[in-house]
Amino acid sequence: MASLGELERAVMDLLWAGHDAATANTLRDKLATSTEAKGDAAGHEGKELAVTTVLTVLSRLEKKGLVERERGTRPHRYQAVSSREEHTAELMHEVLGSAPDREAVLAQFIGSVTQSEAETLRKLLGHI
Amino acid sequence: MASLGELERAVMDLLWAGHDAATANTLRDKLATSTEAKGDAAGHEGKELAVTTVLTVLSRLEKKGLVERERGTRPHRYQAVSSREEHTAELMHEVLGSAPDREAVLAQFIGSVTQSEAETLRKLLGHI
DNA sequence: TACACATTTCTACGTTACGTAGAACAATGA
DNA sequence: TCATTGTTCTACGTAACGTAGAAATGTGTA
Repeated sequence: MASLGELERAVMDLLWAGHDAATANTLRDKLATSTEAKGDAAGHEGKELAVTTVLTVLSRLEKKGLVERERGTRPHRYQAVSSREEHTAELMHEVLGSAPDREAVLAQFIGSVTQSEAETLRKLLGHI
Repeated sequence: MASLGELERAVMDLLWAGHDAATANTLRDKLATSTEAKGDAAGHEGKELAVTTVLTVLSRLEKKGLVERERGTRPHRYQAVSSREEHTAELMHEVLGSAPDREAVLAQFIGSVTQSEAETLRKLLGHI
Protein backbone atom coordinates (compact mmCIF):
# COMPACT_ATOMS: atom_id res chain seq x y z
CA MET A 1 0.00 0.00 0.00
CA ALA A 2 2.36 2.65 -1.16
CA SER A 3 2.27 4.51 -4.43
CA LEU A 4 -0.24 7.20 -5.24
CA GLY A 5 -1.97 8.11 -8.43
CA GLU A 6 -1.29 11.39 -10.15
CA LEU A 7 -4.27 13.23 -8.72
CA GLU A 8 -3.85 11.70 -5.31
CA ARG A 9 -0.30 12.97 -5.27
CA ALA A 10 -1.37 16.43 -6.42
CA VAL A 11 -3.84 16.60 -3.56
CA MET A 12 -1.27 15.45 -1.04
CA ASP A 13 1.15 18.04 -2.35
CA LEU A 14 -1.40 20.75 -1.66
CA LEU A 15 -2.18 19.44 1.80
CA TRP A 16 1.51 19.22 2.58
CA ALA A 17 2.25 22.65 1.20
CA GLY A 18 -0.14 24.90 3.07
CA HIS A 19 -0.62 22.45 5.86
CA ASP A 20 -3.64 23.84 7.56
CA ALA A 21 -6.79 21.82 6.99
CA ALA A 22 -8.56 22.52 3.72
CA THR A 23 -12.00 21.84 2.28
CA ALA A 24 -12.68 19.95 -0.90
CA ASN A 25 -13.70 23.16 -2.64
CA THR A 26 -10.54 24.96 -1.67
CA LEU A 27 -8.51 22.06 -2.95
CA ARG A 28 -10.41 21.93 -6.22
CA ASP A 29 -9.68 25.61 -6.76
CA LYS A 30 -6.03 25.20 -5.94
CA LEU A 31 -5.79 22.24 -8.26
CA ALA A 32 -7.20 24.34 -11.07
CA THR A 33 -4.86 27.22 -10.30
CA SER A 34 -1.61 25.36 -9.81
CA THR A 35 0.33 25.63 -13.05
CA GLU A 36 -2.61 27.00 -15.01
CA ALA A 37 -0.93 29.72 -17.08
CA LYS A 38 1.57 27.45 -18.77
CA GLY A 39 -1.04 25.16 -20.13
CA ASP A 40 1.41 22.34 -20.37
CA ALA A 41 4.85 21.56 -18.89
CA ALA A 42 5.11 19.12 -16.02
CA GLY A 43 1.97 19.78 -14.04
CA HIS A 44 -0.58 19.91 -16.83
CA GLU A 45 -3.31 21.34 -14.62
CA GLY A 46 -5.54 24.32 -15.15
CA LYS A 47 -8.46 21.97 -15.33
CA GLU A 48 -11.59 22.48 -13.29
CA LEU A 49 -12.35 19.21 -11.63
CA ALA A 50 -15.75 18.38 -10.21
CA VAL A 51 -15.83 18.68 -6.45
CA THR A 52 -17.05 15.12 -6.23
CA THR A 53 -13.86 14.04 -7.90
CA VAL A 54 -11.80 15.73 -5.24
CA LEU A 55 -14.01 14.26 -2.54
CA THR A 56 -13.59 10.78 -3.94
CA VAL A 57 -9.84 11.16 -3.96
CA LEU A 58 -9.87 12.52 -0.44
CA SER A 59 -11.91 9.55 0.73
CA ARG A 60 -9.46 7.18 -0.86
CA LEU A 61 -6.56 8.99 0.73
CA GLU A 62 -8.35 8.81 4.06
CA LYS A 63 -8.81 5.08 3.66
CA LYS A 64 -5.10 4.79 2.94
CA GLY A 65 -4.36 6.60 6.16
CA LEU A 66 -2.69 9.57 4.53
CA VAL A 67 -5.43 12.06 5.25
CA GLU A 68 -7.78 12.69 8.12
CA ARG A 69 -10.87 14.84 8.15
CA GLU A 70 -12.78 16.83 10.69
CA ARG A 71 -16.30 15.55 10.39
CA GLY A 72 -17.66 18.06 12.87
CA THR A 73 -17.53 21.19 10.75
CA ARG A 74 -19.92 21.16 7.87
CA PRO A 75 -17.70 21.55 4.96
CA HIS A 76 -15.41 18.80 6.22
CA ARG A 77 -11.83 19.92 6.56
CA TYR A 78 -9.03 17.67 5.44
CA GLN A 79 -5.40 17.54 6.39
CA ALA A 80 -2.42 15.30 5.96
CA VAL A 81 -1.87 12.83 8.76
CA SER A 82 1.88 13.23 8.63
CA SER A 83 4.24 15.69 7.00
CA ARG A 84 5.64 15.02 3.60
CA GLU A 85 9.01 14.32 5.16
CA GLU A 86 7.62 11.87 7.67
CA HIS A 87 5.67 10.12 4.99
CA THR A 88 8.60 9.94 2.62
CA ALA A 89 10.92 8.66 5.30
CA GLU A 90 8.37 6.04 6.20
CA LEU A 91 8.25 4.94 2.58
CA MET A 92 12.01 4.69 2.53
CA HIS A 93 11.89 2.44 5.56
CA GLU A 94 9.25 0.36 3.90
CA VAL A 95 11.43 -0.08 0.84
CA LEU A 96 14.46 -0.80 2.96
CA GLY A 97 12.53 -3.40 4.89
CA SER A 98 11.46 -5.14 1.72
CA ALA A 99 14.90 -6.64 1.28
CA PRO A 100 16.27 -9.36 3.57
CA ASP A 101 19.69 -7.81 3.99
CA ARG A 102 19.05 -4.27 5.12
CA GLU A 103 22.67 -3.55 5.87
CA ALA A 104 23.66 -4.48 2.33
CA VAL A 105 20.99 -2.22 0.94
CA LEU A 106 22.19 0.62 3.12
CA ALA A 107 25.69 0.08 1.80
CA GLN A 108 24.40 0.43 -1.74
CA PHE A 109 22.30 3.37 -0.75
CA ILE A 110 25.16 5.25 0.80
CA GLY A 111 27.26 4.48 -2.22
CA SER A 112 25.23 6.81 -4.38
CA VAL A 113 24.41 9.57 -1.99
CA THR A 114 25.45 13.12 -2.78
CA GLN A 115 28.22 14.84 -0.89
CA SER A 116 25.88 17.14 0.98
CA GLU A 117 23.56 14.30 1.85
CA ALA A 118 26.50 12.39 3.24
CA GLU A 119 27.38 15.40 5.32
CA THR A 120 23.84 15.65 6.61
CA LEU A 121 23.83 11.98 7.50
CA ARG A 122 27.09 12.23 9.38
CA LYS A 123 25.77 15.12 11.35
CA LEU A 124 22.53 13.34 12.15
CA LEU A 125 24.25 10.15 13.15
CA GLY A 126 26.33 12.11 15.59
CA HIS A 127 23.40 12.62 17.95
CA ILE A 128 22.31 9.02 18.18
CA MET B 1 7.65 3.03 -12.52
CA ALA B 2 8.31 1.27 -9.31
CA SER B 3 6.16 -1.27 -7.57
CA LEU B 4 5.79 -4.83 -8.74
CA GLY B 5 2.85 -7.17 -8.72
CA GLU B 6 2.81 -10.24 -6.55
CA LEU B 7 3.93 -12.65 -9.21
CA GLU B 8 6.44 -10.24 -10.65
CA ARG B 9 7.98 -9.94 -7.22
CA ALA B 10 8.03 -13.70 -6.74
CA VAL B 11 9.90 -14.09 -10.01
CA MET B 12 12.38 -11.38 -9.10
CA ASP B 13 12.93 -13.05 -5.75
CA LEU B 14 13.86 -16.27 -7.50
CA LEU B 15 16.16 -14.51 -9.93
CA TRP B 16 17.80 -12.64 -7.10
CA ALA B 17 18.15 -15.75 -4.96
CA GLY B 18 20.01 -18.18 -7.19
CA HIS B 19 21.36 -15.46 -9.39
CA ASP B 20 22.54 -17.43 -12.35
CA ALA B 21 20.34 -17.08 -15.41
CA ALA B 22 17.24 -19.26 -15.45
CA THR B 23 14.75 -20.42 -18.04
CA ALA B 24 11.01 -19.87 -17.88
CA ASN B 25 10.46 -23.56 -17.19
CA THR B 26 12.90 -23.61 -14.31
CA LEU B 27 11.21 -20.61 -12.83
CA ARG B 28 7.79 -22.10 -13.22
CA ASP B 29 8.93 -25.20 -11.34
CA LYS B 30 10.52 -23.16 -8.59
CA LEU B 31 7.40 -21.07 -8.28
CA ALA B 32 5.36 -24.20 -7.78
CA THR B 33 7.81 -25.58 -5.24
CA SER B 34 8.44 -22.50 -3.14
CA THR B 35 6.29 -22.78 -0.03
CA GLU B 36 4.22 -25.64 -1.39
CA ALA B 37 3.94 -27.89 1.66
CA LYS B 38 2.27 -25.35 3.90
CA GLY B 39 -0.56 -24.74 1.53
CA ASP B 40 -1.15 -21.34 3.01
CA ALA B 41 0.84 -18.92 5.19
CA ALA B 42 2.48 -15.95 3.58
CA GLY B 43 3.56 -17.25 0.21
CA HIS B 44 0.44 -19.11 -0.85
CA GLU B 45 2.17 -20.89 -3.72
CA GLY B 46 2.25 -24.52 -4.64
CA LYS B 47 0.34 -23.73 -7.79
CA GLU B 48 1.43 -24.90 -11.20
CA LEU B 49 1.42 -21.90 -13.45
CA ALA B 50 1.39 -22.15 -17.22
CA VAL B 51 4.78 -21.46 -18.74
CA THR B 52 3.24 -18.77 -20.87
CA THR B 53 2.25 -16.98 -17.71
CA VAL B 54 5.83 -16.94 -16.52
CA LEU B 55 6.99 -15.81 -19.93
CA THR B 56 4.54 -12.96 -19.95
CA VAL B 57 5.73 -11.80 -16.58
CA LEU B 58 9.33 -12.09 -17.65
CA SER B 59 8.63 -9.98 -20.71
CA ARG B 60 7.00 -7.34 -18.59
CA LEU B 61 9.91 -7.35 -16.19
CA GLU B 62 12.25 -7.04 -19.15
CA LYS B 63 10.33 -4.03 -20.42
CA LYS B 64 10.62 -2.50 -16.97
CA GLY B 65 14.37 -2.95 -17.13
CA LEU B 66 14.57 -5.32 -14.20
CA VAL B 67 15.38 -8.41 -16.20
CA GLU B 68 17.48 -9.17 -19.24
CA ARG B 69 17.45 -12.26 -21.36
CA GLU B 70 19.93 -14.10 -23.53
CA ARG B 71 18.17 -14.45 -26.84
CA GLY B 72 20.92 -16.55 -28.36
CA THR B 73 20.32 -19.80 -26.54
CA ARG B 74 17.10 -21.50 -27.43
CA PRO B 75 15.37 -21.72 -24.20
CA HIS B 76 16.04 -18.07 -23.47
CA ARG B 77 17.78 -17.53 -20.17
CA TYR B 78 16.72 -14.74 -17.89
CA GLN B 79 18.56 -12.92 -15.14
CA ALA B 80 18.12 -9.86 -12.98
CA VAL B 81 19.77 -6.74 -14.31
CA SER B 82 20.88 -5.63 -10.88
CA SER B 83 21.08 -7.28 -7.48
CA ARG B 84 18.25 -7.04 -5.06
CA GLU B 85 20.29 -4.67 -2.94
CA GLU B 86 21.15 -2.40 -5.85
CA HIS B 87 17.56 -2.34 -6.93
CA THR B 88 16.26 -1.65 -3.45
CA ALA B 89 18.76 1.11 -2.86
CA GLU B 90 17.79 2.64 -6.16
CA LEU B 91 14.16 2.60 -5.10
CA MET B 92 15.10 4.28 -1.87
CA HIS B 93 16.81 7.03 -3.80
CA GLU B 94 13.78 7.38 -5.97
CA VAL B 95 11.57 7.81 -2.95
CA LEU B 96 14.01 10.20 -1.35
CA GLY B 97 14.11 12.25 -4.54
CA SER B 98 10.34 12.50 -4.63
CA ALA B 99 10.37 15.06 -1.84
CA PRO B 100 11.68 18.60 -2.31
CA ASP B 101 13.64 18.69 0.92
CA ARG B 102 15.84 15.65 0.85
CA GLU B 103 17.82 16.64 3.90
CA ALA B 104 14.65 16.91 5.97
CA VAL B 105 13.56 13.49 4.78
CA LEU B 106 16.94 12.05 5.70
CA ALA B 107 16.59 13.55 9.14
CA GLN B 108 13.25 11.77 9.57
CA PHE B 109 14.69 8.62 8.10
CA ILE B 110 17.61 8.52 10.48
CA GLY B 111 15.27 9.24 13.35
CA SER B 112 13.73 5.80 13.07
CA VAL B 113 16.67 3.69 12.12
CA THR B 114 17.70 0.77 14.31
CA GLN B 115 20.82 0.87 16.39
CA SER B 116 22.69 -1.58 14.21
CA GLU B 117 21.66 0.23 11.07
CA ALA B 118 22.95 3.46 12.53
CA GLU B 119 26.22 1.70 13.24
CA THR B 120 26.41 0.43 9.69
CA LEU B 121 25.74 3.88 8.35
CA ARG B 122 28.43 5.47 10.48
CA LYS B 123 30.91 2.93 9.29
CA LEU B 124 29.95 3.43 5.66
CA LEU B 125 30.07 7.18 5.89
CA GLY B 126 33.58 6.94 7.19
CA HIS B 127 35.00 5.96 3.82
CA ILE B 128 33.46 8.76 1.80
C1' DT C 1 13.42 -32.21 -46.12
C1' DA C 2 9.31 -32.74 -43.41
C1' DC C 3 7.24 -33.48 -39.16
C1' DA C 4 6.63 -33.74 -34.06
C1' DC C 5 7.82 -31.25 -30.20
C1' DA C 6 9.65 -27.32 -27.47
C1' DT C 7 9.61 -22.40 -27.06
C1' DT C 8 8.18 -17.85 -27.77
C1' DT C 9 4.95 -14.25 -29.14
C1' DC C 10 0.16 -12.55 -29.67
C1' DT C 11 -4.09 -11.87 -28.05
C1' DA C 12 -7.37 -11.73 -24.51
C1' DC C 13 -10.06 -11.86 -20.33
C1' DG C 14 -10.84 -11.04 -15.24
C1' DT C 15 -9.52 -8.04 -11.32
C1' DT C 16 -8.03 -4.05 -8.98
C1' DA C 17 -6.48 0.83 -8.58
C1' DC C 18 -7.32 5.30 -10.01
C1' DG C 19 -9.40 9.51 -12.53
C1' DT C 20 -13.59 11.18 -13.24
C1' DA C 21 -18.21 12.65 -12.23
C1' DG C 22 -23.48 12.26 -12.14
C1' DA C 23 -27.34 10.89 -9.08
C1' DA C 24 -29.04 10.44 -4.74
C1' DC C 25 -28.97 11.70 -0.08
C1' DA C 26 -28.11 14.84 3.94
C1' DA C 27 -27.47 19.15 6.40
C1' DT C 28 -28.14 24.10 6.96
C1' DG C 29 -29.65 28.81 6.68
C1' DA C 30 -33.47 31.86 5.35
C1' DT D 1 -40.18 24.08 4.61
C1' DC D 2 -37.28 24.97 0.73
C1' DA D 3 -33.30 26.31 -1.88
C1' DT D 4 -28.61 25.65 -1.51
C1' DT D 5 -24.41 23.53 -0.30
C1' DG D 6 -21.97 19.54 0.82
C1' DT D 7 -21.32 14.36 1.11
C1' DT D 8 -21.96 9.64 -0.21
C1' DC D 9 -23.15 6.09 -3.78
C1' DT D 10 -22.67 4.27 -7.89
C1' DA D 11 -20.48 3.85 -12.15
C1' DC D 12 -17.66 4.09 -16.21
C1' DG D 13 -13.08 4.40 -18.74
C1' DT D 14 -8.11 3.31 -18.54
C1' DA D 15 -4.06 0.98 -17.16
C1' DA D 16 -1.42 -2.58 -14.62
C1' DC D 17 -1.16 -7.22 -13.52
C1' DG D 18 -2.33 -12.42 -13.14
C1' DT D 19 -3.42 -15.75 -16.06
C1' DA D 20 -3.36 -18.59 -20.08
C1' DG D 21 -4.92 -20.31 -24.84
C1' DA D 22 -3.89 -19.77 -29.85
C1' DA D 23 -0.72 -18.85 -33.21
C1' DA D 24 3.86 -18.54 -34.83
C1' DT D 25 8.58 -19.99 -34.78
C1' DG D 26 12.60 -22.75 -34.06
C1' DT D 27 14.90 -27.55 -33.57
C1' DG D 28 16.06 -32.32 -33.68
C1' DT D 29 15.21 -36.44 -35.97
C1' DA D 30 13.31 -39.85 -39.21
